[in-house]
Parts: sequence; C-alpha cells; structure tokens
Amino acid sequence: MNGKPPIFTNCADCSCKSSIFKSLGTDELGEINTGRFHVAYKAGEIMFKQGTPSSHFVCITSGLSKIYIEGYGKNLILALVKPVDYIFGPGVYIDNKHYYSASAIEDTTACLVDTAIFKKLIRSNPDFAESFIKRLSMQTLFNFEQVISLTQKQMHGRIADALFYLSEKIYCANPFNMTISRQDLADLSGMSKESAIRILKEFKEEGILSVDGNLFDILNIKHLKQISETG
Amino acid sequence: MNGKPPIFTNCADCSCKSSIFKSLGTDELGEINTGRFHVAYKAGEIMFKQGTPSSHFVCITSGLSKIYIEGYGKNLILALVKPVDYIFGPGVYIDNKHYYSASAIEDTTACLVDTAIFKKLIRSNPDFAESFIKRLSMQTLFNFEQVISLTQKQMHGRIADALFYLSEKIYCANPFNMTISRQDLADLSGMSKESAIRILKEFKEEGILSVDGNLFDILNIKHLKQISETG
DNA sequence: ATTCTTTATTGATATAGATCAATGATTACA
DNA sequence: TGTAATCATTGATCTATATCAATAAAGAAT
Repeated sequence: MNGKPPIFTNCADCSCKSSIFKSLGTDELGEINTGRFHVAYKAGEIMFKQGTPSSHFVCITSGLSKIYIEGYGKNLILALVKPVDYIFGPGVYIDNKHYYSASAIEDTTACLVDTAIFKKLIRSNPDFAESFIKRLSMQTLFNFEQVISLTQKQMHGRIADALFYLSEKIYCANPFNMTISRQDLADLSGMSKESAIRILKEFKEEGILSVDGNLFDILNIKHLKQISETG
Repeated sequence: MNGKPPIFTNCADCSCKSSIFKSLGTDELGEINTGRFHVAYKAGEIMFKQGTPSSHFVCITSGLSKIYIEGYGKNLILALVKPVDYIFGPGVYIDNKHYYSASAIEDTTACLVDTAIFKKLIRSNPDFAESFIKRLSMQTLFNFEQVISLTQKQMHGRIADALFYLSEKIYCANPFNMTISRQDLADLSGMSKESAIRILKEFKEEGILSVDGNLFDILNIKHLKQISETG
C-alpha cells in the first residue's frame, strides 16, 4: 500500500504478471495487451456480481479482493485473491456468466482482458493450455480441502484453517496485518460472525493467538495445527 | 443390469463412449485404444484409494460407482459416476495422486486409459482440450452447488437436493430403483446416517416421497423443490 | 470535537443435528 | 436353513452452533 504499483504500458514488459503467462511469447503477450485495460477499485467496491455476464479475465495487480458465492442468506468466501493472481470463473467455458461475485477488500487494481483472447491462446498454445489446466486443478484441490474443512470440522478447526490460510497463503507473514473483517473471516469459515469472534477470543485466552489492533500473531503454531487436524 | 454391455475391441467402434471423445479422430481414438483395458468390479469393491498414484483415466461403461473424499472420520461423496462418464481427478495434472477414492456401488465395468495418452491428446487437439476444460468447469460448478447445499442448507434441503440428484442426474427416472445405501445418501448430504433416515421418514409421512423396498418415488416434486430452495 | 454509521464484542437462549444404544430387517454364507 | 453379519430404523440424550439482543469501540462525516 506504500507507493503505487508500477503500471506498464505493455504486458511483455510487465514485471508483475501472473506466472501462467510464462508460457506465452512476446507476440501472444502483445495480443493480451491489445485487449487489456487497467481498473482501480476502492475497498468495499464490487468488481462483478454473481449472475452477470462474464466477459473478462481479471488479474489482480495490487490490493486484495475476495470471491464469494451469494448463497441462501449468507455468503461463502471461496478465496481471497491477491497480486499477481487472476480470476477466471468456471462460467467462462459454459455460459459466460459469473457463478460468484467479487469485491475489493483493500483498495485494489486489476488488469482486465477479454476472455475471447484468453480462450484463443488456450487453443493455439498447448503449454499455455496445460498451465491453465494445472491452475484449474489446483483450484479444485483447494475446493476439496475447503469443503472437507467446512463440512467435517468443528468451528475451532475451521477458524484454525482460515488463520493458516491468511498467514501462509495470503499475507505470507506471521504477525500479519488483518485486513479482512470478522464477517469475512466467518464467511470464509462457514459460521456466524459471533461464533468466529468467540473462537478468536478462546484462542487469545489460551495463548495461541494474539490480536493487537489489526495485528494478528499466531503464537503457538504447533497447537493451532493440532486444532486444525483434530477438527 | 439385464444383459452384458457390449464390449468392443476398438474405441473407434464403441457406441458407448463418453461424449468428450467426439472431438477425436479415428487415429486419436486408436491411440486411446492402444493403452486401454477393460476391468470389472464387483459391488462394494474399491477401484482406487485416495493417496495412491493416479496413472489412469477411468471411463465407466456399466454399473454405478462413487467418488468420495475420506475426511476426518467420515466420507464425503463428491459424485456418483455412471455410464458413460469418466473419472479424471485433479491430481493428474499436479502430482499424479488420487485426491479421492472410488468404489463400485453396483457391479461396475470400466475402461482404463493411461493418463499420458490423454494428456498428449489434450496438447495436440485444441477441440479435445476445450471439451476437457468445459468438463472441468462443469465439475467446478457442481462443486459450488454442493458446497452451498452442504454449508448453507439444513438437513431437509440437503436430502431434497440429494434426491433430485439421484432422480434427475443419476437414475434419470422418477420412480427410481435406489441402489445406494442410506449411509451413501448421508455421505452425499453431509449428515449422519440416522439423520438421513429420519428425514426420509418425515418426507414419507408428509406424502412427499414413497419408499417401497428399493423403489423411491418422489410424489410431490413441487413441494420437494420448495424444500430444496428454502434450505 | 461531535454525531452518525459501521463493525466488534459479549451474554442469554433456542435448536438443529450428532451420538449412543437398542432393535428389527435383510442379506450373505456355510 | 439356520447363523452370522450387515444394513435400516427408532428413541433418548447431549452439544455445537445459530440467533437474538444489547453494548462497546472504531472510523467517517460534518
């Protein structure tokens, strides 16, 4: 958040592009660049809504956003998306609709690219196609972990999983600056906000976690891992 | 179950191959055929175990099988697989491991094909690759529906969803012959076997469902749809 | 600063659903 | 053809978790 991210005029020169683009040559990156535009979202703003047409691939270049399914009365956060990761929903290859919504948690910038270009490159470049399939597979594995956590673990285990997700996968730090709300934490763990808060409180009381303002510190990683394992 | 399924010696001539093979030419089907073998599983037999190396694509040619994650103390059935559908797990493109187990519910026959051939064809045939990606996308959408059903609906809604899944997607009939156990129904709906049985009983009492031996009949589809909707 | 609005926290209560335990009904099987 | 083994059913009890309600804290706005 200190200093603006560098905005390059060409994907080929971009130092912060998603690793999936590694398999693309200069010409292909040029194609991507042609149909690309850069957008800035303020924290809280919706990037796209579930049910609306899905015409663009979204690459997050700064900030933090969430993708979430608007279910029966409450939301389920499928993932948080940070630089330099992209959002490319399953509807693109089915009916060009969004099957989840996305919104900015922190101020976020993103590059949008027409999905048609993306699909064309998948057809013409087998390496790119394979990278894409690998990425889809990774997401599926992540979904599996999440559904097992949500359906077979109790609240303590689910909050433990969410804290590790935040620390290891999103903020990539241990004392980390928590930028998502308690409601988001709850939506990530499939429980009510109040329950999430209570679990955090217990973790604090047991010395597993310290919370100082927005600074979260997992003090006893081993114990928290165990809570994650034992449900 | 009456009469054996026709077993052809060549994929090109096979009348019961998965629709994904439509985009393959005779030569390509020949390649598939070369590395293919046909296996029969008895009801209850495990086809492959979560955690073991995943070397083959599995196409179900007769019978019914389930794919399920062995979680913390209980199983979650991700899907039932019937002819002519295939099993190709997300581990194939990641680390060649199975991330779920599969077992035969009814006596089941299947064609196995080395995943290397499959991956090669995905690289060489863009239509095939696209069909494959579409199929992955469909599975992802199905996962989304399932996770929302499991995490945001109460038991009645989840059993309703499972009954519609069985009737509409698996047995493709309304009075249908139930070949999965109550435990499987429970594992499909993320609840205990006892709870699943109790919900069935309530549905019977309310005239929504009739159960005569193994014959299930959804008597009031509209009402059951409503139960599915209202959680 | 002061008010307004959102977000976080805590407590009390209600309940969906699991678990345990017992029994009945099928199916395998020797 | 009876005995074991599995599967289905029902009831009683317990608990994890949601919901409701009230308050506190933290930002945002004027």
